[in-house]
Amino acid sequence: MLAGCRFVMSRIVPAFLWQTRGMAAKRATILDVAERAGVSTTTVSDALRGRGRISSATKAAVEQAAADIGYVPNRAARSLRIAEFGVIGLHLPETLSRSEFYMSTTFGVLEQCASHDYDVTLISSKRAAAPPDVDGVIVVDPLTGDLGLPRILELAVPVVTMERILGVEREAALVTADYESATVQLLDLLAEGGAQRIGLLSAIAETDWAQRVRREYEQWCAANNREPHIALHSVRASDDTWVEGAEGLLDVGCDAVLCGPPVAAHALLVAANARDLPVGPGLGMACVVDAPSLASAVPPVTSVDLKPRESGRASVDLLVGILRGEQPKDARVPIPATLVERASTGTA
Amino acid sequence: MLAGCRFVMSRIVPAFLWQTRGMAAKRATILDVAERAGVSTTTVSDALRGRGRISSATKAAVEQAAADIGYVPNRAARSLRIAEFGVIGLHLPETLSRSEFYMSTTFGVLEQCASHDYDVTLISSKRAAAPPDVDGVIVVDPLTGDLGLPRILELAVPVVTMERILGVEREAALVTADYESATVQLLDLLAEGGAQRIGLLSAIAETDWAQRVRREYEQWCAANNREPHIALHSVRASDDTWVEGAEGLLDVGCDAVLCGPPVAAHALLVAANARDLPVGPGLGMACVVDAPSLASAVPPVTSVDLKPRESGRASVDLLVGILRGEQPKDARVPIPATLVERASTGTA
DNA sequence: CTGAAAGCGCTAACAT
DNA sequence: ATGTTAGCGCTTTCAG
Repeated sequence: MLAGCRFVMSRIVPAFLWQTRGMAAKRATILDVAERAGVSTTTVSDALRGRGRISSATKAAVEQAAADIGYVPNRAARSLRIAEFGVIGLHLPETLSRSEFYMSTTFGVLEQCASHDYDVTLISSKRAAAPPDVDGVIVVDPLTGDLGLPRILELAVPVVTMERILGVEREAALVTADYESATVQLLDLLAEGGAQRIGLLSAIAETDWAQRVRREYEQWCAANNREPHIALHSVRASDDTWVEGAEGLLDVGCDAVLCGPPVAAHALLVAANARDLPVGPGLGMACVVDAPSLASAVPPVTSVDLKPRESGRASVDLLVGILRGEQPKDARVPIPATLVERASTGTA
Repeated sequence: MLAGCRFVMSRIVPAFLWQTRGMAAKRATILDVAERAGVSTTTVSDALRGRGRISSATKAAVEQAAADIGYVPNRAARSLRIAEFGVIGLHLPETLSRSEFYMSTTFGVLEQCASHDYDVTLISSKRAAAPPDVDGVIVVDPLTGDLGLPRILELAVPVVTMERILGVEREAALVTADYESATVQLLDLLAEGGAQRIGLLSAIAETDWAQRVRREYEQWCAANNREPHIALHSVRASDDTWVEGAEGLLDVGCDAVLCGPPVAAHALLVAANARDLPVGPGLGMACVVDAPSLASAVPPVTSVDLKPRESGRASVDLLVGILRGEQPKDARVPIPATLVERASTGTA
């Protein structure tokens, strides 16, 4: 019998999916459950959260009652009471140049947050008013000049970043892919393939990873007695700009090019094609950041899998640990990278 | 003088960004502001939200006091009180095959939510426990078989989708790109370029857009007395599978192929290249969904800009309107598409 | 093993 | 134009 209970929400589907309003239009509360189960609200709360002072009989009764009336806990009330939000903020860089990477990261974050029972709220750089209420923040790829970042760091909650934030002295906990080893592996591979003059087509120093790739490239050149040839552009620059950069490297006689972001690799393919340079045999190339479009390019481009999804998951684990009060023994979690050898290096 | 006020949070940066806990570790409350400004809490609330019953003098004083102690409203308390969350849920499909598209959509949603002062929470399909508390939901691209979708539709909040949800009789409000016109425009263009036998390489009927593209293709073939040649794969299928599909179409003598998702276009490029078929002159091709990698492919692939970012913004506007109680006069908002002609159709 | 009561921070109704 | 009061739904002492 359902008569006598105030709410039977779960079975009621609105006539149109858009015809409901307000906070779930008067949902069942813990009091409704308590009345239906004939116990107190405290008991309901304890039973539902499994705080073991409840007999299994009442626990079952409460759970039944809750299910009957489709009770869903009001998280706002819970948050207010326990002074935690159950929400992790995620800041994504607003550039499409590595979007598969960021998508993968996002799904990694989402997956792991779900398993820790956290929600994920996106943090916009251009939020005029108040920032969202979050227990902690994950910053995926802090672009220098992103005016939203300082505000995030002032949120006074723990922050985990996946790239060091440039121009900020205080460090956040860090989960970071191994760009250094990726760079060296690719350069070695290009050299193995017989390349004499290897150029670098990558992003300007607007992110930490770009700086690290460049530094590693220069060190490798020095260690191997090669002359460095570098063309850098913003990840926000146009395709044409990148193609020009690629042409510049070909002009100075590079017989191989290491690309940073995928956009650089595609630009190099365009430039090479325009000159009828056969990529692979005639022109070696590789790209630090892998992307699906590189796998299906012609020819497929050798790159490195930086494990974005795994990085996302690891960031959440690190952050959740911090939120639980565990002082991380190491606030830097490295994510190993895996070489993905394809035809463009002429060695596969 | 700051002495005498309980909180000066905004100036305090933790020694390490990860050394704070709990709900912003005792933030300033509305009461703190009230005491500092020498007014009541109601006055503070009204002043800060601009509910015009406050003299400009007190308003200024309150704002000053709030700024002094770094007051940030507690949204959980506010939500609890006003029975609204100020949060819109966003459901993204878990496939990388159109990730630029989804990224753009996401940023569109985020931008417009920010301007309406809503937060955006990602809704995971695999959330074990309770779904997040949201005022409304935007579903970007409902893949059939996504087990999270039914639960979302049961949330009893307004839903806006960007694709019709297959297998659900009740309709959500809908913002949708014009795939029909996109399909026809591209087919006409390929025919203009001299193509006689135009194949379709697209996604199986796991989304509404794929169905619509296919239907439109078949109608076009019928209207133009062409024999249809169709190869369909899941967007979750491997690159190799897609390449095989492309090869099949070439095997039956297609001299042009209309591709659905970008992954199909890349597969066709691979297949064409393996046979030394010059795309553009020898083999016409176009892709319904644009992506950066198509613009920088060799040759660049003609496609249609479906305005994902604009769609994202429009979804938010529609949803926010519904949340405000405005019954939408039309629950279907079409987003016009724009042809982007490139070399692959041999007509540019 | 369970209940009663207080209160998290905020806003809406009702005073003044 | 401003203050007082009650209470949103939940968890947490503290009492049984």
